[in-house]
Amino acid sequence: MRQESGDASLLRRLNSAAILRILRGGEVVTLTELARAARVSRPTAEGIVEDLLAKEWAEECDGGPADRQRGRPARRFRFHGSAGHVIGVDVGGYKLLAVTADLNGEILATRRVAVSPDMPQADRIGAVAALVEESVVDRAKLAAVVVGTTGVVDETGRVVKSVAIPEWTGVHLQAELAGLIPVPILVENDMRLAVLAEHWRGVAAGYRDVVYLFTGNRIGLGLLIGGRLHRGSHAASGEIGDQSSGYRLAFRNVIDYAMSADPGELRSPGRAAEFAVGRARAGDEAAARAVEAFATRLAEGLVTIVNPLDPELVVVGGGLSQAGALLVEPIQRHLNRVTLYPPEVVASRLGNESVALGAVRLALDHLDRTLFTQAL
Amino acid sequence: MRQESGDASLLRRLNSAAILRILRGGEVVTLTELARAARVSRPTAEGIVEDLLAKEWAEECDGGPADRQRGRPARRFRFHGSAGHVIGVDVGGYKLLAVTADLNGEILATRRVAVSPDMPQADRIGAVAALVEESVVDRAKLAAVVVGTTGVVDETGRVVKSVAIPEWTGVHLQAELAGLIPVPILVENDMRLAVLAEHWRGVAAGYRDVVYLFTGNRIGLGLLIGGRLHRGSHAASGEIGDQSSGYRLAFRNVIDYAMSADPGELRSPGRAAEFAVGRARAGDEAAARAVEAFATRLAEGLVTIVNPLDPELVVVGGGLSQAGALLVEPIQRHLNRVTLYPPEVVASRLGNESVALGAVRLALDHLDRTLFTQAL
DNA sequence: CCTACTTAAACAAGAGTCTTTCATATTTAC
DNA sequence: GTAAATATGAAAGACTCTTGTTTAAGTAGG
Repeated sequence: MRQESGDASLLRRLNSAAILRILRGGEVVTLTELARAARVSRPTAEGIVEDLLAKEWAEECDGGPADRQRGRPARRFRFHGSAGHVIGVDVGGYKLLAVTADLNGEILATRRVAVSPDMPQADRIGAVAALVEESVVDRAKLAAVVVGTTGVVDETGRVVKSVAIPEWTGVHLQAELAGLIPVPILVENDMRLAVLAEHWRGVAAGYRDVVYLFTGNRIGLGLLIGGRLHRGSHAASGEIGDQSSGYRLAFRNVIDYAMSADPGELRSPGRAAEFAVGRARAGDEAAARAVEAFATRLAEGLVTIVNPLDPELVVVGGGLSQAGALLVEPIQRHLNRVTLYPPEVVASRLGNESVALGAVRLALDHLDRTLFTQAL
Repeated sequence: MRQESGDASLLRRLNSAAILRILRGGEVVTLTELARAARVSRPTAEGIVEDLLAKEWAEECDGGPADRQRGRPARRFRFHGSAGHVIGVDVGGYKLLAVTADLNGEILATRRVAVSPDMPQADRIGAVAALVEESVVDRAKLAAVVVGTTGVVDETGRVVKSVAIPEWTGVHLQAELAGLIPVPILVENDMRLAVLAEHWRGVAAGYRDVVYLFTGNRIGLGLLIGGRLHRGSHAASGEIGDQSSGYRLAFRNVIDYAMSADPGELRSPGRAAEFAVGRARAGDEAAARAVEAFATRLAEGLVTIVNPLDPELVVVGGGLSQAGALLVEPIQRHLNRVTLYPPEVVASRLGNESVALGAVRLALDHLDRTLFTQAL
């Protein structure tokens, strides 16, 4: 339970947090603007900024000759984004992806490594650790690392269960990495990071209730409810791939199509779907029917969650989101037909970086909650 | 966006709110206990209690001879529950139910009126208004009225759509009642009030993620997510009765049984289910099978929401919840078999007062948010 | 080049709240 | 009756905020 009372210093913490939040927006601001935005007096804003400068969380910068007005020039400040950086990692079956960003969320680097789903556990951990090591810009300034992975991840950072990467089940990823790098490390389910990314820089920006449907080799859900990430009581929220037969059956159509159109090749469900999408794009009628049937099956599964939750938006992400309208339109049509209040359906535009990007966002959120709130 | 900064007076408001929240717990407390619990100094607690006494939100009371210890006796205080009262109303198809409670949540009176689903709109409004009028204890002390009704209720208090009471669609219940009674009036969907009641005084007390399944003549869901009531973007959360064929089909088994066992009578789905439950209790094998099939169908529908949401608890409420284990056990079995992390399944014990009770709780919550926070 | 104007910064004074500390009051236990 | 325990009440001191005044640093125009 949060402490709701406090002494005089609480006031300073509150006001500091308000100022900091404005700076975290990324703009260059003057003291007067800051004071007005935070609804405090100028001397107060000044004192707080002084503190932040001393802590090196803010920096003074000249506004450039562009915004010279009459009168004495204002001192200008901004969040000291380069004071630190974070690393967001996406651990997938076939690839590892690390995105390094500064505290303003500016991407500094992106690294990708190909791996195999049946890689031994120790090797995969080693590969993740090596990728993180490579991505470090400055050891002293690394502030947090967030790793997104498939499967159920408990609050201690253990992968309790992973269907997509069987070898991965049981690994205590947080502990493994914490031994190597002395910064806060968080492990989170990849679906949830993806929906976070969409809410940050994707198609879900500004929405509060969002259902994120991942479609690739597997099917998964990520839920944003009331503007907050939903984790569930066992952090198992969104685990629908295994049992829920509707989603599994969805692939049947595209697999059948791929088998009949190109019997020579054996494809995973995701590859079969990609194949069918490609052919449909090229004008193949049978492929188009198979993709439409696939999309409709997905939509039928979505109805059971859309009706109870009543979200504003459904985001289709994952490898198959590049199918775009081919996938989105049949889903939208079905929801329009069947649900009382159909949400908008859109395809993700973040591509395959969404999980790593969401990991960066979670790292920044974590810093906001801990460092920037408790240490004021 | 909430204001996160403030001047010195904010501190007092914060601390007052902390003290008030403790008093709202209902206990009789001394100043020292209050100061310790709210983590403020004794003089601060004293000053705040003085304010609250002046506003008549708190009252001094002697502790009785029971708790005489050594030392100078402490002054004792409690929330002034009788300073006001609220009314919670359940508008159903067949009955209206009003519960009057004081600000401590103590029930003062309960009133019930039988109505008919095809009652004209105006008559029903009149009946609700009359029931509220009757339930008023002291006009000057009535603090809020909350009405729970079936159907989709928008944020202005209009019944946008009601399936169970067709005549009810489109009525602006909030406006109709606001003209009659000069206190805050809120209208809310009945499922959501029911889950609120379970969380307050029912089987869901202490849980944060709860799925409430209403079973009676209709099927509905109420969701508590992260300790908060989920409304959805169109306030349509939980509207699954119409289209979601799984739930509709659930009644098929009990209706078939009722038709075959007692062909003379035509029963609504809910009555058929009640009939089957009664016979199953009496030892009828066919009835038991029908009820079990009914429960399993419900569970199959629940799976599609339990898997994505990962709740801790499923509460079965509504008229059929009196079936108890007959309904709960097959549902629990099915969820255990099919879901990764099966939630606990329990039957409501609040009976048919849960909606009105939840309405009382919402009224009290509303007062906490408005009066007791903004007017400090 | 100098003056007037505009805007920001720096400083000082005053008010509100909280905490700590000390003296006083009231009751029980022995 | 005295000592111990607990509560009350008042005073002093610290922290933060706000308002108001003065000083500083530029631009605009003659």
